[in-house]
Amino acid sequence: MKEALRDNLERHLRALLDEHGDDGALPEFALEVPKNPDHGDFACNAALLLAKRLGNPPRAIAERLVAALADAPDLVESAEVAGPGFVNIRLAGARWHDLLRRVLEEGPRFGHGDSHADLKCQVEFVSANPTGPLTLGHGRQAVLGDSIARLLAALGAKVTREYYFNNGGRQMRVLGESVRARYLEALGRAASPSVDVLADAEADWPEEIDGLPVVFPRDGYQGGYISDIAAEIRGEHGDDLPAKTEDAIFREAAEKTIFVDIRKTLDAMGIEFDVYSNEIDLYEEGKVEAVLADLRGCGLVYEEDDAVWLRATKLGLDRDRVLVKRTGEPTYLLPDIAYHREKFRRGFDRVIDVQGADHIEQFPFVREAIGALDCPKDRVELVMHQFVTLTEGGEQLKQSTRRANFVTIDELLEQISVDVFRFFMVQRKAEGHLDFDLDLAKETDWKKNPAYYVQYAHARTHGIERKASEMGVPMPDAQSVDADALVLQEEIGLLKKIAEFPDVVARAGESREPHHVAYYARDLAGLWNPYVQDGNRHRVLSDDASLTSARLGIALAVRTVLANALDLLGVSAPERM
RNA sequence: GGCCCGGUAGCUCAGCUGGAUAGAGCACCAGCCUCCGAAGCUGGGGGUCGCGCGUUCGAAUCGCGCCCGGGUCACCA
Repeated sequence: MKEALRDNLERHLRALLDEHGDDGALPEFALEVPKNPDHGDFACNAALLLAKRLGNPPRAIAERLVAALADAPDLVESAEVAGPGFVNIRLAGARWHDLLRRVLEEGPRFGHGDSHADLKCQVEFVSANPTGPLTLGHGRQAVLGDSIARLLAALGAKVTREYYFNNGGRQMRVLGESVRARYLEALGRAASPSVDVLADAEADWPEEIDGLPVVFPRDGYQGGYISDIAAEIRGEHGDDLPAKTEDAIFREAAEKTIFVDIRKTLDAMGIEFDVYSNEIDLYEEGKVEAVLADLRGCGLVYEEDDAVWLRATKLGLDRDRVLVKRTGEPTYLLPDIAYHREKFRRGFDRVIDVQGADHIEQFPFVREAIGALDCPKDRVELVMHQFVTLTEGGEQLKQSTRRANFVTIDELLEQISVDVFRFFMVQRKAEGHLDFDLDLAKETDWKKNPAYYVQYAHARTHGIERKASEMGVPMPDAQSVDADALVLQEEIGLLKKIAEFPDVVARAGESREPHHVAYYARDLAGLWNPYVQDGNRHRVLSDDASLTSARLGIALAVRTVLANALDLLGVSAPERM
């Protein structure tokens, strides 16, 4: 119906332009639902946009549009000029009838669109290296990336969720050395640096303590899980493993164990990846070497100070970057470029990288480098998100990854449900800091906790259906649903809100901003809960059969939309709570 | 210092490719109710949209300058 109205308006605007001998393009006018219901169902700003172009006052143009709209009485009930030149439009009666029928007909597909139909999209997210448990920041990224993937799928895309991790570089070596140190310490063959020394990067680092050597690396991983892994290795391989640094057994065991835990955590969050890829595979397949050769072929590579550099300044960036270190070991940038080129070779039309704010510096280098290698660089997008802080009892807990005092997702999920976790994590727009209010997350009062508030609104529709069933009242379906009896202001408000859902999904998906869906769901629940609660004035189940049927219809529509919205966020829609 | 993100009600935050009187939740105040599903409903107070200038019919939204907070500027990932 909105589409029909837009078509109609465009036709009139075309005629108006032709009349002025203007064969230019139609203006991109807005057709939006006004905040104030007195302003009608839709407001159009086309007259304001055309005032200068046509040399007429906006209100005069608006008058012409209003007159022209009279040609479609079954679509437009009334139209009037308002304010500086808006055209406020009220739709003709049968509109809500069609809406309810459509919602019930489309069910789980209601709200979905086709703007990404047939597009192969890859969403790369989490991508945490297996050096420790997933923390809050990863959790935000996991939920954000998964919701974006769900939105893209709802817009018709064929989506691949991918997790890429670095397992080849120095960081993994440090991890192995950390485990080895804990192993030797447990055997009494090495000494552990004191907590104070570990915590202070400036502190003097002892060579030995009480005659035992200190083997723990200066920048080692300090978390307690390192000792656990060391203990596992001891259980499996005994006490006689060589103390050599180069021994890969510690690194490999650590990677394997930690990765198993990461996957468990992902699973607990309800997140499933289609593809896991890693750095070492890229080396083994020769992709890294190949990309270096190709960059060299483009004249973008040079040697200096025994290192191999990318001439990024030639690509419009502010400095050059090292691709291969003096030690002969590549930096992360090189395999990253190789990886991103592979993404396009694998046939993706859109590549979306979800990354934390600490990684954004890297992105332009990767994008420009693959652009130079003839990849469509404008089809790589970066979705950046800021960090997460945790607030409990009014205290903000600082997250420090280096030190061992971070809060893990596992720890959080022991205290709150996944649904609450996920809802809270996508509530805020990604570019902003996220203050995770643990007190509110733990709140079980459905009225206060926004996640429960939405879920409860959904569960309520089932409660009403159960009650109807007890009373022997049938539920309407798409054929029988009839909105004519819905005349209360609250009911029209609900219908209007429901009608907005497809636009919300389209906008959230196209802008990669799932938080819009969370806000929308909260808003719809905020209309539905009071409506049901205020049963004295408008009970769903009454003696009036047609009114009851209409209200059951709206209950089903609310249920459908809430369920669809929650699904886009990966949050469950319970039938009872 | 350069670059990126943020600054909107007491708190946490929405606000679309500029639109009409800037919104929500929590907290606070007052009245009503105990109802299909549970401490609920209705109304109210509370704002220099960080500051200034500019762009125009119109700016929280766009541009420029500054202030404050966070991030980042490695041969770390």
